[in-house]
Amino acid sequence: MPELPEVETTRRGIEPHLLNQQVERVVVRNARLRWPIPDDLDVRLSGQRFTKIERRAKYLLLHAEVGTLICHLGMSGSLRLVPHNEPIAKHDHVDIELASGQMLRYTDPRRFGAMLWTTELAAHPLLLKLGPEPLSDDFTADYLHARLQGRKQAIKPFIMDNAVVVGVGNIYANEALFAAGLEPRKAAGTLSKKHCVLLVDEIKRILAAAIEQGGTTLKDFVGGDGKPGYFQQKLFVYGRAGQPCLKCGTELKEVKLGQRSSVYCTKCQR
DNA sequence: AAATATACCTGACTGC
DNA sequence: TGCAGTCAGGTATATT
Repeated sequence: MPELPEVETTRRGIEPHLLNQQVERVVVRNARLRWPIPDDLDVRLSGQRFTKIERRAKYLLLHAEVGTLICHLGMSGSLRLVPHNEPIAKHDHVDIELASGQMLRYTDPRRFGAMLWTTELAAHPLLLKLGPEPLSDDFTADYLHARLQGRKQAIKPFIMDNAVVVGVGNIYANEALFAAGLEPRKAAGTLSKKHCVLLVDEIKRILAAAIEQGGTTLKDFVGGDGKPGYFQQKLFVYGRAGQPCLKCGTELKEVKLGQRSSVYCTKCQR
Protein backbone atom coordinates (compact mmCIF):
# COMPACT_ATOMS: atom_id res chain seq x y z
CA MET A 1 0.00 0.00 0.00
CA PRO A 2 2.29 2.69 -1.21
CA GLU A 3 1.83 5.92 0.62
CA LEU A 4 3.75 9.04 -0.31
CA PRO A 5 6.99 7.93 1.39
CA GLU A 6 7.00 4.67 -0.56
CA VAL A 7 6.36 6.51 -3.82
CA GLU A 8 9.19 8.95 -3.13
CA THR A 9 11.46 6.05 -2.23
CA THR A 10 10.52 4.40 -5.50
CA ARG A 11 11.34 7.59 -7.38
CA ARG A 12 14.76 7.82 -5.79
CA GLY A 13 15.36 4.13 -6.38
CA ILE A 14 14.54 4.03 -10.09
CA GLU A 15 15.81 7.46 -11.11
CA PRO A 16 19.54 6.65 -11.47
CA HIS A 17 18.71 3.64 -13.64
CA LEU A 18 16.42 5.55 -15.96
CA LEU A 19 18.08 8.91 -16.54
CA ASN A 20 19.39 9.22 -20.12
CA GLN A 21 18.43 5.63 -20.80
CA GLN A 22 16.79 4.98 -24.13
CA VAL A 23 13.63 2.89 -24.24
CA GLU A 24 13.93 -0.01 -26.67
CA ARG A 25 10.49 -1.46 -26.32
CA VAL A 26 7.41 -1.44 -24.09
CA VAL A 27 5.62 -4.72 -23.43
CA VAL A 28 2.13 -4.51 -21.96
CA ARG A 29 0.81 -7.89 -20.87
CA ASN A 30 -2.26 -6.57 -19.09
CA ALA A 31 -3.53 -3.09 -19.92
CA ARG A 32 -6.45 -3.23 -17.52
CA LEU A 33 -5.40 -1.00 -14.66
CA ARG A 34 -7.55 1.75 -13.12
CA TRP A 35 -7.73 3.12 -16.64
CA PRO A 36 -6.57 1.19 -19.68
CA ILE A 37 -2.92 1.62 -20.56
CA PRO A 38 -2.91 3.37 -23.98
CA ASP A 39 -2.65 0.96 -26.89
CA ASP A 40 0.09 2.97 -28.51
CA LEU A 41 2.33 3.38 -25.47
CA ASP A 42 5.07 1.30 -27.11
CA VAL A 43 5.00 3.46 -30.23
CA ARG A 44 4.99 6.68 -28.25
CA LEU A 45 7.78 5.87 -25.82
CA SER A 46 10.17 3.62 -27.73
CA GLY A 47 13.32 5.34 -28.94
CA GLN A 48 13.08 8.11 -26.36
CA ARG A 49 15.38 8.75 -23.43
CA PHE A 50 14.18 9.56 -19.92
CA THR A 51 15.18 13.07 -18.94
CA LYS A 52 13.75 13.52 -15.45
CA ILE A 53 11.91 11.45 -12.84
CA GLU A 54 9.55 13.49 -10.69
CA ARG A 55 6.90 12.85 -8.10
CA ARG A 56 3.71 14.88 -7.70
CA ALA A 57 1.42 13.66 -4.94
CA LYS A 58 1.56 9.88 -5.37
CA TYR A 59 2.03 10.15 -9.12
CA LEU A 60 5.41 9.31 -10.60
CA LEU A 61 6.19 11.43 -13.64
CA LEU A 62 8.69 9.79 -15.96
CA HIS A 63 9.65 12.56 -18.34
CA ALA A 64 10.90 11.49 -21.74
CA GLU A 65 12.17 13.70 -24.56
CA VAL A 66 8.67 14.16 -25.93
CA GLY A 67 5.95 13.43 -23.43
CA THR A 68 5.61 12.05 -19.93
CA LEU A 69 4.64 8.67 -18.53
CA ILE A 70 2.33 9.13 -15.56
CA CYS A 71 2.46 6.21 -13.13
CA HIS A 72 0.44 5.55 -10.02
CA LEU A 73 1.12 2.52 -7.85
CA GLY A 74 -2.42 2.32 -6.51
CA MET A 75 -2.72 0.01 -3.53
CA SER A 76 -0.39 -2.77 -4.47
CA GLY A 77 1.77 -1.58 -7.33
CA SER A 78 5.55 -1.55 -7.54
CA LEU A 79 8.23 -0.56 -10.01
CA ARG A 80 11.64 -2.18 -10.07
CA LEU A 81 14.53 -2.80 -12.37
CA VAL A 82 15.23 -6.31 -13.58
CA PRO A 83 17.26 -7.87 -16.43
CA HIS A 84 15.56 -8.32 -19.80
CA ASN A 85 15.39 -12.09 -19.27
CA GLU A 86 13.74 -11.91 -15.86
CA PRO A 87 11.01 -14.57 -15.57
CA ILE A 88 7.47 -13.22 -15.68
CA ALA A 89 5.39 -13.61 -12.56
CA LYS A 90 1.64 -13.50 -12.26
CA HIS A 91 1.06 -9.79 -11.78
CA ASP A 92 3.91 -8.39 -13.85
CA HIS A 93 1.82 -6.25 -16.20
CA VAL A 94 4.30 -3.96 -17.95
CA ASP A 95 7.97 -4.02 -18.96
CA ILE A 96 9.80 -0.93 -20.22
CA GLU A 97 12.93 -2.36 -21.81
CA LEU A 98 15.98 -0.13 -21.70
CA ALA A 99 19.14 -0.04 -23.77
CA SER A 100 21.10 -0.78 -20.59
CA GLY A 101 19.90 -4.38 -20.63
CA GLN A 102 17.60 -3.75 -17.73
CA MET A 103 13.92 -3.05 -17.81
CA LEU A 104 11.52 -1.19 -15.58
CA ARG A 105 8.87 -3.70 -14.52
CA TYR A 106 5.47 -2.71 -13.20
CA THR A 107 3.79 -5.23 -10.93
CA ASP A 108 0.34 -4.72 -9.42
CA PRO A 109 -1.85 -7.54 -8.06
CA ARG A 110 -4.91 -5.38 -7.42
CA ARG A 111 -4.54 -3.26 -10.53
CA PHE A 112 -5.59 -0.06 -8.77
CA GLY A 113 -2.64 1.69 -10.31
CA ALA A 114 -2.32 3.62 -13.54
CA MET A 115 0.08 4.09 -16.44
CA LEU A 116 -0.82 6.91 -18.77
CA TRP A 117 0.91 8.94 -21.45
CA THR A 118 0.67 12.67 -21.98
CA THR A 119 2.39 15.31 -24.07
CA GLU A 120 0.70 18.10 -22.14
CA LEU A 121 1.43 17.38 -18.55
CA ALA A 122 0.54 20.80 -17.17
CA ALA A 123 -2.98 20.44 -18.50
CA HIS A 124 -3.51 16.87 -17.38
CA PRO A 125 -6.78 16.54 -15.44
CA LEU A 126 -5.26 14.18 -12.86
CA LEU A 127 -2.82 16.85 -11.73
CA LEU A 128 -4.95 19.96 -12.08
CA LYS A 129 -6.81 19.98 -8.80
CA LEU A 130 -4.04 18.81 -6.51
CA GLY A 131 -3.26 20.73 -3.34
CA PRO A 132 0.27 21.53 -2.15
CA GLU A 133 2.93 18.95 -1.43
CA PRO A 134 2.92 18.27 2.33
CA LEU A 135 6.69 18.68 2.62
CA SER A 136 6.82 21.90 0.64
CA ASP A 137 6.85 25.42 2.02
CA ASP A 138 3.41 25.92 0.50
CA PHE A 139 1.88 23.66 3.11
CA THR A 140 1.73 25.82 6.20
CA ALA A 141 -0.46 26.25 9.25
CA ASP A 142 -1.73 29.53 7.77
CA TYR A 143 -2.69 27.77 4.56
CA LEU A 144 -4.47 24.91 6.36
CA HIS A 145 -6.24 27.29 8.70
CA ALA A 146 -7.49 29.37 5.79
CA ARG A 147 -8.67 26.30 3.90
CA LEU A 148 -10.69 24.78 6.72
CA GLN A 149 -12.71 27.89 7.58
CA GLY A 150 -16.40 27.04 7.67
CA ARG A 151 -15.86 23.38 6.95
CA LYS A 152 -17.91 20.97 9.01
CA GLN A 153 -16.28 17.85 7.66
CA ALA A 154 -14.27 15.77 10.13
CA ILE A 155 -10.60 16.75 10.18
CA LYS A 156 -9.36 13.29 9.20
CA PRO A 157 -11.09 13.01 5.82
CA PHE A 158 -10.32 16.70 5.33
CA ILE A 159 -6.56 16.21 5.47
CA MET A 160 -6.90 13.12 3.28
CA ASP A 161 -8.50 15.26 0.55
CA ASN A 162 -6.01 15.72 -2.29
CA ALA A 163 -7.40 19.16 -3.01
CA VAL A 164 -6.33 20.27 0.49
CA VAL A 165 -2.93 18.57 0.71
CA VAL A 166 -1.66 15.60 -1.27
CA GLY A 167 -0.17 12.36 -0.13
CA VAL A 168 -1.70 11.94 3.32
CA GLY A 169 -3.13 8.43 3.25
CA ASN A 170 -5.03 6.61 5.94
CA ILE A 171 -2.02 5.37 7.90
CA TYR A 172 -0.34 8.75 8.14
CA ALA A 173 -3.60 10.62 8.75
CA ASN A 174 -4.23 8.43 11.78
CA GLU A 175 -0.68 8.81 13.05
CA ALA A 176 -0.47 12.56 12.49
CA LEU A 177 -3.75 13.19 14.30
CA PHE A 178 -2.57 11.15 17.24
CA ALA A 179 0.75 12.98 17.35
CA ALA A 180 -1.07 16.32 17.18
CA GLY A 181 -3.55 15.28 19.88
CA LEU A 182 -6.56 15.85 17.65
CA GLU A 183 -9.67 13.68 17.60
CA PRO A 184 -10.30 12.43 14.03
CA ARG A 185 -13.99 13.45 14.06
CA LYS A 186 -13.34 16.99 15.21
CA ALA A 187 -14.95 19.33 12.70
CA ALA A 188 -12.25 20.84 10.50
CA GLY A 189 -13.59 24.36 10.89
CA THR A 190 -13.17 24.28 14.68
CA LEU A 191 -9.39 23.90 14.59
CA SER A 192 -7.49 26.88 15.99
CA LYS A 193 -4.36 28.27 14.40
CA LYS A 194 -2.39 26.48 17.13
CA HIS A 195 -4.05 23.19 16.20
CA CYS A 196 -3.04 23.78 12.61
CA VAL A 197 0.56 24.46 13.58
CA LEU A 198 0.67 21.19 15.49
CA LEU A 199 -1.02 19.19 12.76
CA VAL A 200 1.05 20.55 9.90
CA ASP A 201 4.24 19.99 11.87
CA GLU A 202 3.33 16.39 12.65
CA ILE A 203 2.33 15.57 9.07
CA LYS A 204 5.67 16.90 7.85
CA ARG A 205 7.66 15.20 10.59
CA ILE A 206 6.07 11.78 10.13
CA LEU A 207 6.26 11.79 6.33
CA ALA A 208 9.85 13.01 6.36
CA ALA A 209 10.88 10.34 8.84
CA ALA A 210 9.26 7.64 6.71
CA ILE A 211 11.05 8.84 3.57
CA GLU A 212 14.33 8.87 5.46
CA GLN A 213 13.78 5.28 6.52
CA GLY A 214 12.87 4.32 2.99
CA GLY A 215 16.30 5.39 1.87
CA THR A 216 17.78 2.34 3.52
CA THR A 217 15.95 0.02 1.13
CA LEU A 218 17.02 1.68 -2.12
CA LYS A 219 19.18 -1.28 -3.08
CA ASP A 220 16.04 -3.37 -3.37
CA PHE A 221 15.05 -1.58 -6.56
CA VAL A 222 17.59 -3.43 -8.64
CA GLY A 223 17.08 -7.11 -9.04
CA GLY A 224 15.23 -7.48 -5.77
CA ASP A 225 11.55 -7.40 -5.11
CA GLY A 226 11.40 -3.66 -5.54
CA LYS A 227 9.12 -3.20 -2.61
CA PRO A 228 10.19 -0.65 -0.06
CA GLY A 229 7.84 -2.55 2.19
CA TYR A 230 6.50 -1.35 5.43
CA PHE A 231 8.80 1.20 6.83
CA GLN A 232 9.70 0.12 10.27
CA GLN A 233 8.27 3.32 11.59
CA LYS A 234 6.57 2.92 14.90
CA LEU A 235 2.82 3.10 14.50
CA PHE A 236 1.09 4.51 17.56
CA VAL A 237 -2.54 3.98 16.54
CA TYR A 238 -2.95 2.56 13.03
CA GLY A 239 -3.95 -1.10 13.26
CA ARG A 240 -3.93 -0.99 17.06
CA ALA A 241 -7.66 -0.68 17.87
CA GLY A 242 -8.47 -2.30 21.19
CA GLN A 243 -4.87 -2.17 22.32
CA PRO A 244 -3.52 0.25 24.92
CA CYS A 245 -2.42 3.74 23.92
CA LEU A 246 1.37 3.82 23.91
CA LYS A 247 1.33 7.15 25.71
CA CYS A 248 -1.35 6.75 28.39
CA GLY A 249 -2.52 3.13 28.32
CA THR A 250 -6.15 3.91 27.52
CA GLU A 251 -7.74 1.37 25.16
CA LEU A 252 -7.63 2.73 21.60
CA LYS A 253 -10.99 3.22 19.94
CA GLU A 254 -11.93 2.67 16.29
CA VAL A 255 -14.54 4.50 14.23
CA LYS A 256 -15.29 4.60 10.51
CA LEU A 257 -14.98 7.97 8.82
CA GLY A 258 -15.81 8.05 5.15
CA GLN A 259 -15.49 4.25 5.04
CA ARG A 260 -11.97 4.48 6.43
CA SER A 261 -10.99 3.03 9.76
CA SER A 262 -9.82 5.61 12.20
CA VAL A 263 -8.08 4.64 15.40
CA TYR A 264 -7.53 7.08 18.20
CA CYS A 265 -7.09 7.58 21.92
CA THR A 266 -10.05 9.16 23.67
CA LYS A 267 -7.77 10.64 26.31
CA CYS A 268 -4.83 11.90 24.21
CA GLN A 269 -6.91 13.21 21.32
CA ARG A 270 -9.59 15.88 21.71
C1' DA B 1 -20.92 23.97 -2.69
C1' DA B 2 -19.96 20.54 0.39
C1' DA B 3 -20.31 16.08 2.12
C1' DT B 4 -20.87 11.36 1.44
C1' DA B 5 -21.21 7.07 -1.13
C1' DT B 6 -19.59 4.07 -4.84
C1' DA B 7 -16.64 1.57 -7.96
C1' DC B 8 -12.50 -0.55 -9.17
C1' DC B 9 -9.52 -5.39 -7.55
C1' DT B 10 -7.43 -9.30 -5.25
C1' DG B 11 -4.58 -11.18 -1.36
C1' DA B 12 -5.07 -12.26 3.28
C1' DC B 13 -7.80 -13.63 6.66
C1' DT B 14 -12.06 -15.58 9.19
C1' DG B 15 -15.70 -18.75 9.97
C1' DC B 16 -18.28 -22.74 8.71
C1' DT C 1 -9.35 -29.01 2.55
C1' DG C 2 -12.21 -25.92 0.65
C1' DC C 3 -15.50 -22.58 0.06
C1' DA C 4 -17.96 -18.26 0.91
C1' DG C 5 -17.66 -13.98 2.99
C1' DT C 6 -15.20 -9.76 4.73
C1' DC C 7 -11.79 -6.31 4.79
C1' DA C 8 -8.27 -3.06 3.19
C1' DG C 9 -7.24 1.00 0.62
C1' DG C 10 -6.32 5.66 -3.33
C1' DT C 11 -8.95 8.36 -5.77
C1' DA C 12 -12.05 9.65 -9.63
C1' DT C 13 -16.72 9.96 -10.10
C1' DA C 14 -21.57 9.87 -9.01
C1' DT C 15 -25.11 11.06 -5.79
C1' DT C 16 -27.31 13.40 -2.15
